[in-house]
Amino acid sequence: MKKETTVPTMKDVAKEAGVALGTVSKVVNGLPVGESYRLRVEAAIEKLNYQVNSYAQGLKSSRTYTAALLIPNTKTPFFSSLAYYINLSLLKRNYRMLLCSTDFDLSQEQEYVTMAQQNKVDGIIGLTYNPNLLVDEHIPFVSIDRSMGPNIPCVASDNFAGGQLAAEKLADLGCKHVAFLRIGSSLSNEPNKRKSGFENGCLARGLTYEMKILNDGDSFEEFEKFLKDHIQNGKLIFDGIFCVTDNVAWSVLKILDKLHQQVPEDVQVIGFDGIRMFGDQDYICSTIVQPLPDIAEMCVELLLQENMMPKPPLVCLPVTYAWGGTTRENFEE
Amino acid sequence: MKKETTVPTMKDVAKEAGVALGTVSKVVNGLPVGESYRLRVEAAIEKLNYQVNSYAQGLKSSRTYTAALLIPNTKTPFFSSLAYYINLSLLKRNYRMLLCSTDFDLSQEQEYVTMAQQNKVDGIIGLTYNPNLLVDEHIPFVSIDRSMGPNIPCVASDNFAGGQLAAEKLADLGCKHVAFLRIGSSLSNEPNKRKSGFENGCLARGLTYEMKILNDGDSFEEFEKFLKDHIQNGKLIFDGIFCVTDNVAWSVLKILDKLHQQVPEDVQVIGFDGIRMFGDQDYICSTIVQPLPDIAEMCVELLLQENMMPKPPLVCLPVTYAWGGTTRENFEE
DNA sequence: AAAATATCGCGAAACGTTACATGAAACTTA
DNA sequence: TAAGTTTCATGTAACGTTTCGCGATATTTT
Repeated sequence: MKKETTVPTMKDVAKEAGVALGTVSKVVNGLPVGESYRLRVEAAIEKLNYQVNSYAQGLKSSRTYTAALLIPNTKTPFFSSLAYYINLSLLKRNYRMLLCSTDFDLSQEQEYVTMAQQNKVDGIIGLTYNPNLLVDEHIPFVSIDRSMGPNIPCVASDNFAGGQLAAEKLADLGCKHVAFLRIGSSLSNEPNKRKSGFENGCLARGLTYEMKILNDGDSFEEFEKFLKDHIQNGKLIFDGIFCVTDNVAWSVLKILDKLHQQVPEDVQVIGFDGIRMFGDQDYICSTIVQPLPDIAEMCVELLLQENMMPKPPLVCLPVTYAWGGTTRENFEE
Repeated sequence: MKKETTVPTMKDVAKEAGVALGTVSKVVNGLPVGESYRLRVEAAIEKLNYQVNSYAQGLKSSRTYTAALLIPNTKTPFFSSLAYYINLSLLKRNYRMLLCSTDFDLSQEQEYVTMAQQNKVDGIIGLTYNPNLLVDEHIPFVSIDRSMGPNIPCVASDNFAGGQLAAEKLADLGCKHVAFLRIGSSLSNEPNKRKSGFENGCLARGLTYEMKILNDGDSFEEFEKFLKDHIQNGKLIFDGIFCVTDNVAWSVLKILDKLHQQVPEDVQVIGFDGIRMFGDQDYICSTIVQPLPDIAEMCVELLLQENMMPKPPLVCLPVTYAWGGTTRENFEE
């Protein structure tokens, strides 16, 4: 009746089955073992309700089958969907996910990296903002949306193409003079390329445009001022607006409503990200959709690839346009 | 120049500092050590850039400072916010979070529990649907929204009070005949109490009501049929609708729009959960708000409490009403 | 100043695995 | 049938910590 409350170990199983420790290990790991031995061990495992101790395995083999995901939070739709798909991709490879919410706090990002290293994760996927994040050489790291250094691959949407696509769509839908609303970022990250893509697209299609950038600390009210300043005779001078994110687009839609501008009749709005209501229902606006499942899969793929093939410094994945009610469905003159 | 690429261990630090292994351990864990020793060890740690190996610690001490969170997914606003706050509460206590997305799959829930047990997590918080989930006696478990057994505490919003509050609000806002739209659940979980709370509230305030329950497999179109069937002379016979979740409310709002019913002028709508746009902006509808931060804190509190105080079988936390544009702001006759 | 006591670093054992060398049995070969 | 070969379970040594009894100093007591 002693050690009744103890969790059974391989040793217990070995004793129960009357075999050596190593034999149990082999059975557990599916290595070749004599039929009779295997049956006895399996019976003992069943009887004692034995479960391997991943911590002992991890210590011995220094393979933990765990990856850490660093994102600002899980509340915001974009990040939470990303987390969802990355978890899915990890799970497919039998990996567990340690979730690290950094809340956009640069020092917390660093703390989490340190924690992850101590926790001997097999790799880290990070959507981070700390430009001089210290990551151990020995631990694989894949970055999302930000190039971090020569040996760290970066996965992102094709933001340039996305910006271009937005411009083309607006042109296709009959726009002539459009606005680009974005949030300032000191960081040189991939999403910044939406700007040049959009400019490029406008140029190619003969669209004229104006741009409003929010500075650090500015609230969305700056957008309201900007738009108000561009109303003549009760009518907005823009017939199209490209917003750098769906989040911005959402605010802009509310502002346009306040300013009595009809969407999409008076002005058409395109966002970026592909946020859906409740994560999987209707798009909240017409938008350039980021391929989150592909981004997730690519991150995990790059993180865990066994062969020592050189990892590409940047992978851009194709975006698509989705109608979400804030643009015309088709253009008719 | 040998073992250049190896991660330094305590042994290396001990050698570097010229002290014993145990001394390094004490320094690392903040246990009392002679000043001169401590300085030497700290210098060595700094020099070698040493970091503890949590897996070795976990194996030795069988304390991993890790908790698993089982939720259906992180895409849906309610779950992703929950994950966010639970992560916050865990972090406060220096715990890491293993995220387990079950996708409403009962067998996957079980697999994750097994995985968590093998991973020697210190506890599991679960919002699960498997009625006979097998959880090891030795591992603390806290359930959200579902009572799972005598020794497993359940944390939930005060769903009964929430239903009641919804009825009272509708009454306060001038409603006379209302509808309650819900999704069927074979499970006897806490959210089911929204029904009895609502009925109770209607009774107390003299509201008459009709109820529509979606069966398994039914789509939201059933709600559309139901509402269409209750239109007389182009006018819905309900002046208020209580939806069992904000998700249902959102669908209903779209249906009402299609049926040319004005919200909140013709009919007022109240949802349940407190979902906000982009996780922290405007409520998507008038709603009964679940206190997610408190629920998270309570779960973690119960999970990690050291003293062997008996854990309460059920903790219900107070809900609040929030205006979200789908009810009148005030009632004026 | 010698004995008794307190202080605190030392070294070994243990946590639950995996991997590898060992050797005993079962085969093949001539 | 004896020698050579293969097969495969065994036992032991790690992995990097923590813990704990031991004993060497340093401190107090008479």
